[in-house]
Amino acid sequence: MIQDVQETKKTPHGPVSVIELARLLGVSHATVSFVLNGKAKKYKISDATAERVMAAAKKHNCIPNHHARNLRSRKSGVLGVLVTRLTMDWAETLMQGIQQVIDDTEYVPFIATHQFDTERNRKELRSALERRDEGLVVFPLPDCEDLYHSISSAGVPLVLIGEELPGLESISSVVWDSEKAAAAAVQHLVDLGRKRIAFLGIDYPGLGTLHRFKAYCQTLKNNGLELRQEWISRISVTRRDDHVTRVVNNWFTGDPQDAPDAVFALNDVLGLSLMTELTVRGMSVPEDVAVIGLGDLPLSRYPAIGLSTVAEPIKAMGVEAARLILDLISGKADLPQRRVLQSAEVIARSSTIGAKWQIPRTGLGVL
Amino acid sequence: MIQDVQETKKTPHGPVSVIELARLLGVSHATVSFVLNGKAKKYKISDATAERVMAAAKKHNCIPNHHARNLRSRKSGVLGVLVTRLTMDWAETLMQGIQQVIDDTEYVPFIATHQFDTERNRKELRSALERRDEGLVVFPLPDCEDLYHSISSAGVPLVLIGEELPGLESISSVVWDSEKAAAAAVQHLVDLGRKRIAFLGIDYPGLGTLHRFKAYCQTLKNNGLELRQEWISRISVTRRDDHVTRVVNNWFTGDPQDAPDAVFALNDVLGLSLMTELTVRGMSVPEDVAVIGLGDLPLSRYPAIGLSTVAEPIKAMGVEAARLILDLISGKADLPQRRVLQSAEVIARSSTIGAKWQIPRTGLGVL
DNA sequence: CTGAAAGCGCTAACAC
DNA sequence: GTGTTAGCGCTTTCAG
Repeated sequence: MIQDVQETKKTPHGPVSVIELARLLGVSHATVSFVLNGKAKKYKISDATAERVMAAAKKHNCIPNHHARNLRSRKSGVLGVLVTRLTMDWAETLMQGIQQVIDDTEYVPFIATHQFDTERNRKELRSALERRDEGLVVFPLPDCEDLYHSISSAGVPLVLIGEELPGLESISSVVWDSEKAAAAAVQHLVDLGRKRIAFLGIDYPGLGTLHRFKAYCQTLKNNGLELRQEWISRISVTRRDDHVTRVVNNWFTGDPQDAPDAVFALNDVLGLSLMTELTVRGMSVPEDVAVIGLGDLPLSRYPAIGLSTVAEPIKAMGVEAARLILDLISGKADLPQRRVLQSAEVIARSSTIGAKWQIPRTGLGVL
Repeated sequence: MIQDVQETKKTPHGPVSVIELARLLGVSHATVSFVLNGKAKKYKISDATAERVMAAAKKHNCIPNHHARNLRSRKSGVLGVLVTRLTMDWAETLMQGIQQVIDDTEYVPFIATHQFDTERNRKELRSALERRDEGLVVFPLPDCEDLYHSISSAGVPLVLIGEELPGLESISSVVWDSEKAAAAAVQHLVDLGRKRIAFLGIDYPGLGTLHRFKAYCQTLKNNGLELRQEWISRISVTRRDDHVTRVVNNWFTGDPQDAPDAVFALNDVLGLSLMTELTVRGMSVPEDVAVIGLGDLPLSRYPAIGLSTVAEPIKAMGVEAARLILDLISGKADLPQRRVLQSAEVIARSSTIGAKWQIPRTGLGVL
């Protein structure tokens, strides 16, 4: 008797399969499958049976095996999202956009990071292929072009996000037109009267990266300003020992008249690092050096930081990428598509205009 | 002729299955399977054949179907990681720890977020169950206790990370002993001569949260300080419209002699928000109000911010959680296990000691 | 050393 | 309306 009770209590023991549930109910497992997949109507299952199945599924904690389902139906229902890192809230913002779109669907995102590491990238992409992800949203890495092409030509919808790489023009992408943003940012420094404007970048060969640099050169030229090679510096994204410290030492050791009075940073991460380094050296921003970045990370908005920048429409990029992937999967779109988002308004904060910055009254919204 | 060439170029077209590869090579698909799974030796496959298979697999881009493999072998090779959000680098740091451990294994992490939303949490947990994740590392949410129990009793290794919930004592967990940290943090404020110390928390019913509050009360008591109800405030984690602004208005509107001269924030996120709000109100930290948090987020280290805090060993927690999950899966450990990490040293920064803070010379290390 | 064959749990035609 | 059945692509046992 006591044992019986224990048996009963142990009911939720290991996910019950569709087959077991069918046996429990005395119906065919096809019937259960139909009901569970919302195809009761289609296969003319009686309402009574359908409800009985649903109730039993809940009661016995029936959880269909995703792999079996996928194997048979040839749909995994997963969208791979492969980004660089989960830092600085970039991925979170992107995912908000992606989630917003796929919440109405059956798709689930699989988030992974490559950390700017080619090997990791290849490994993660391979995993995605093994999983038969139905679509991939990736921040592209050099030296993996072959893989992207083979994925794409294998018929797996692929969308490059955040950056583009030369040679991948035949692959869909969702990017921010950061060239205009870069031009606006540099012009902002010029308008502030800065004459010795330096460039802080990375050694990543992306098109966006290139365009931002081009806009920097062009804007200096348009304003008749000097373009000095020693004021153009790039940090390695792969070498873990390369830091902004090195660049700052180069720029600001020696004659102050030869040092930059403003820096255009390729992105906010670099801008933030730079501001930190300058602070550590006892220099004042923007008095000694004005700094502007690109991206408008949540961090940049902090009253204590106030990094001037241009907002990257990250969430909108997520939305676009998700929509594009969904269209690509459903066949509503045919590749390649290139969706370019605009945003070039300078957000002037204390790193360029100093105390004139009006700290917004609205909180950070985090928590 | 021309068509032939095109056919040849199209070779990488859709992942080649094990069966196709076997046909291409004129061997049995079992042989291919053995070689691909590194069991060539075990089944005495000739080296020549093994190499032939490996070469062909690479050449024809053979990618075994993960779902078929899982269905048959009953192992998914995925570890679910379900955290609140990807913000503030918490998840990234945790993942670094987890990756460090599982990089040597065949396991892959599946990262998902619940955003403090019960429904989302249930949905993500269900997905994990459908996927037959071999282990789950989750930041627990209230109102889902039933689910955690059923997962655990279904035999799926489950590890709670970051927090614990009453009623889940029978489930393994990896946590930081934040009670000691909280006591040290509050004592730091007391040692600085602060007398009117407020508490800023959240309405989450976690054990860690509770213990931090208890430590706050106890430390005030030990030092003979007043514990005022109106200086104890909690923000809702679920209501999106509740902000630190509300709390700050309550505390600092009215007689300054009745306002706190220091705040112990339950975590750095709250501490950071608080500092922002105070800055916006034109108040000085630490002159008017000293602030200390808990966690030591990367942000807190910023020279421009300098939030005093105690470091949460996030990466170590990831390492422990991953090890525990692996042990649980392999049967090397039997549940429940509770691993508690210690870290209670106060990191005094400008938010409590002001200009006396020595900004560390080492950079932020991000990029 | 290699091939044949039996499933893993599910979906979706097709019978009844 | 419901049950039967044939795979999805792989692993693994068992004969050869």
